Amino acid sequence: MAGVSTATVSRALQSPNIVSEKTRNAVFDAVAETGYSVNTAAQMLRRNRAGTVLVILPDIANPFFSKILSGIEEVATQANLTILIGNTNGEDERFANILENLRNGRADGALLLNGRAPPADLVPDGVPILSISERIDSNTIPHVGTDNVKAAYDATTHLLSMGHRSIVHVTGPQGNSLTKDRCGGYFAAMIDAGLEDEAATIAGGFTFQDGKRVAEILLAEHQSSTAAFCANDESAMGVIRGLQEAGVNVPGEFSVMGFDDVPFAAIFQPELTTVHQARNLIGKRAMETLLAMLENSPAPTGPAFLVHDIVTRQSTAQLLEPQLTGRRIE
Amino acid sequence: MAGVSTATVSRALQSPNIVSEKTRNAVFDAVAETGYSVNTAAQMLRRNRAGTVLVILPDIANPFFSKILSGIEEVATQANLTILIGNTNGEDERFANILENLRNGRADGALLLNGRAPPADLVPDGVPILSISERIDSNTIPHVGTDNVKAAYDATTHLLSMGHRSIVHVTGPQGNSLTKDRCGGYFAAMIDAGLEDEAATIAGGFTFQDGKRVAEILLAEHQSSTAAFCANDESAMGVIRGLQEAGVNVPGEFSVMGFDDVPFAAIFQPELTTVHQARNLIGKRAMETLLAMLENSPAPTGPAFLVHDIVTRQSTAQLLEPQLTGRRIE
DNA sequence: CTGAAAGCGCTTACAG
DNA sequence: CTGAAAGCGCTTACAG
Repeated sequence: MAGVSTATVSRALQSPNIVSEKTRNAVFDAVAETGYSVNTAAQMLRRNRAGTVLVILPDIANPFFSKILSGIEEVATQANLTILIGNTNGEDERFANILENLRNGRADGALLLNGRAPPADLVPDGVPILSISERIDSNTIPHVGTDNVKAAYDATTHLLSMGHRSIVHVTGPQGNSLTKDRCGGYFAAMIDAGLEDEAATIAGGFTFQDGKRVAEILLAEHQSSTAAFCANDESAMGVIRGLQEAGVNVPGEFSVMGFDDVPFAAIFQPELTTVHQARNLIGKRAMETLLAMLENSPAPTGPAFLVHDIVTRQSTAQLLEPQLTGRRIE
Repeated sequence: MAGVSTATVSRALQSPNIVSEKTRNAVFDAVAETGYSVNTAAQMLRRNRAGTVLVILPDIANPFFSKILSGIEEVATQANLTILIGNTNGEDERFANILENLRNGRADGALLLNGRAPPADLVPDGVPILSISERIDSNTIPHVGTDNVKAAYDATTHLLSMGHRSIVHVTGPQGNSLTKDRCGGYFAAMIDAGLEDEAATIAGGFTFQDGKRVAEILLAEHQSSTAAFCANDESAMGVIRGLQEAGVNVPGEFSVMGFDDVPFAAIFQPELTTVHQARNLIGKRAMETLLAMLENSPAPTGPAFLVHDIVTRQSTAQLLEPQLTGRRIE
């Protein structure tokens, strides 16, 4: 030791400015020499704070989440908070087990990316939680994400502006709030354009295979349509591939739009026209919001929506003649 | 309380079989009723164990790592261990800050996916660490991953078996152990085939853009070559796209192989022939090994290599005539 | 099989 | 500005 009490060491380390300069230096020197590091467990116990936030997601390996995660991580690191990952794998039991970390004090708050409301009794009073990306149908949990209704409205409007009228919406999986919101935005745009009679959906999903399956339905049952707006990029790519395999030229004969703007959307051929979600920013904003909640700032009311963009690439084209005729756009 | 001491509650919860059945039930009932949960901080402090492993990676958002991460997570969850993520972003300072978690007791051991040796003084004695995927040049740190030398040898041999002789190797980024190993395997295969004079490399990288850049070099300086083996899938896709844009048919006129087998390799056109790495398994095996080390089992000696496979898809074809003529394989 | 007691390493009113 | 002391909530020899 450096000739002072443990109390003073603690003070020198936690609030350097309340001890004398001499003491401070002595302590810092001793720390440097011994390689001392505060014991986090004791600190947590004493402070009744873990300095950790729980991030709950359905699938870590899904790049969509990991990009958001990296935004979360950036802000957390700056705030000197640690991140605890919980992978639910879509299972309620694992979800419940993960939430246990809130009760046992391993985490001070949680960020929910899995779109499910946590059973109320598993979240201790006063522990802040926040949903990200996928809304939770509950007006008590703050939310950060894209305005999916508006983004889907904008995407549909984009196809409309290219002259398409018979636009099919390929939905996401059932029961997902993203599916609902994007579907709602699509219908709103069609109705506003006076095209409610043309509006049609095909039940899809979020995978490439879902898209390929949908392509067959599109070919069999929607011969008069000239464009599809898909609930995400992967399914859009599946639709395009399925169409191509059946000899349909995209966008020459049929336009397809996705949603998300995953990195691969720009590499796929044709490069995918899609809705860009600022995933890194969503993560950052969410973490900043949770940080504020942890510091007892008033909880934000209503969802915080981040800006989205329509990214026009090659999979959509102007509709020149009434049906099945488009031309590649540059 | 349920009429017993805290000592007995602790015993009932931690080692149910050393207390009487009556006591055990009373405790469990009380726990269920009150929603009691042990305080992790106190437990950590008392046991001198965090029940957490630190996972250090250069970029969480990279799907390559997140797949390994999900394997790690599976095993950790089963073992009732928690995962703490550290994102180095390739910065030594962040790396050092993250390693602090080993000294302050927040984590009991670490899994290194970032390919850098930790400064020795930052890893307390007796704390187990393990490198994954990217070897660390040090014989003191156990390793789990793919045998990159052998896998590259096999990949090159695969092209050789298709009749190619003038095969170029597109390397990964400089200074990376994966780059070295894959390059070494390539040369070994060329030498074993008596083709050391044909062996040639182009300095590449791990991104799509790197691949596109390499395609130009390939066209300008390697006109007699008929195939390329790239250090990873992304760069292989970049090479293919660059070649296609210059009017070269892949695999009709030129074959390209990648490495990794990322999900997109099967969606890209042409579907990519590549080396499959069992990333989930690598994560699982690594976590299992660390688990054993944490339980004081003897540390494994030498690297543990997992099986890889050559996945033949559409980007490679049999070489029929000496040069620039291939035929698509089915 | 169970309880009383000590102690893990911090932080923070409380004095001075 | 600093020290002595209490206490955060557990676990585990030690008795019995």
